Amino acid sequence: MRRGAETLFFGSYVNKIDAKGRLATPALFRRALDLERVNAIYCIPSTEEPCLECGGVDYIETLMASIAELDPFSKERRSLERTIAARTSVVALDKEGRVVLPQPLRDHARLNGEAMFAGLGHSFQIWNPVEFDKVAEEEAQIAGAAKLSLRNPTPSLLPPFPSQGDGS
Amino acid sequence: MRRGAETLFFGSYVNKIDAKGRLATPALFRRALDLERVNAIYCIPSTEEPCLECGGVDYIETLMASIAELDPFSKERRSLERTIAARTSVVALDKEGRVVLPQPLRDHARLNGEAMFAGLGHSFQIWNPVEFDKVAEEEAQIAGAAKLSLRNPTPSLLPPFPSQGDGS
DNA sequence: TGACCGCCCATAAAATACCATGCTATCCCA
DNA sequence: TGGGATAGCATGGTATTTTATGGGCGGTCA
Repeated sequence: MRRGAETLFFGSYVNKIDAKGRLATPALFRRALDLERVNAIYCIPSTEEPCLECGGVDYIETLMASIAELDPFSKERRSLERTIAARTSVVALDKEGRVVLPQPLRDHARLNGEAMFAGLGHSFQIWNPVEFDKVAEEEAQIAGAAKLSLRNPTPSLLPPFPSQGDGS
Repeated sequence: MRRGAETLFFGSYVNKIDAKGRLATPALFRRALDLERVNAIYCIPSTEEPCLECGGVDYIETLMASIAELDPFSKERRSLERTIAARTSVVALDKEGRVVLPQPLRDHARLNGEAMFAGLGHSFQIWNPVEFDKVAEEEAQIAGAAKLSLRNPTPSLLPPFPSQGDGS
């Protein structure tokens, strides 16, 4: 099963969007994706920020699984299913590893000439580099403070990764 | 599991950066890294100092795991993920154990002709030797005071400490 | 018909694998 | 104990592969 840090998204990369709207996904991200299983990335427009929340099959499966933990007919579950499942785009990669983002997604992230991939571990985001810089500073402040409150991880959960606990 | 002192980073070493930007990682550090699993080191530009925080897979996994203990959608967690995961570079080693640091990292640590590896136990740092000397003195003072607050480790968490047959 | 999509191929630059050299410390055996 | 063989390491150069990016062409669908 794919679980170690070698399957995580790290680093950030800025790539160009060509005249046909194509955008190369960084090579390291492609390796982290399970493209054998599904040759696509899953993109969800962020509700808080002008960016896209993205990941591979694992990512969307984990997300849907955590929603499925809620009571079947609860209001929360229904809204989550609608806002997430309905707004998610499945974007296929071509042979060179490029994606063509649908227009609504490009609009949401305010993309024009180029796009930035920002690794978040189990997922990644796509930003307009300019917009990203705007939030980066404030971001660093919050992180700087939060860092001080980090604790050592629960030993029994280490390694591999704690978050996804399926296995069935 | 890899947990003993033979997997820790000790000592400091100064190596040259050649014309192609290649930099040999000290042989002792290479042994401490789990290169079988991932043939790379993970480098994060320090937020406080002109140096790079580095380690192997274990290091980054532990770091990500402690972030994952925070509430999934808290501002703190999101900020940490972005400032850490997105700023982390995965730097592969060549067959001779050398790395090529990406330009942004070299800029951050103000590296030019040579680089210094400083062991920190479970991780290590990369410095411009000149910059390191600047902070070394001040550092020694803080450490002197901090030493007084050290306690004995919890016995159950104590790694098996093999006597390093360093007899010479 | 015209925008769009999936597919193919081309290319320059950058990243990486491969091979070579001198130096040093270590080992081994006389 | 000494000295030659040896192995490991930092370092240097060259060849090969990836990768990002560009464009062409036929089919499809409104």
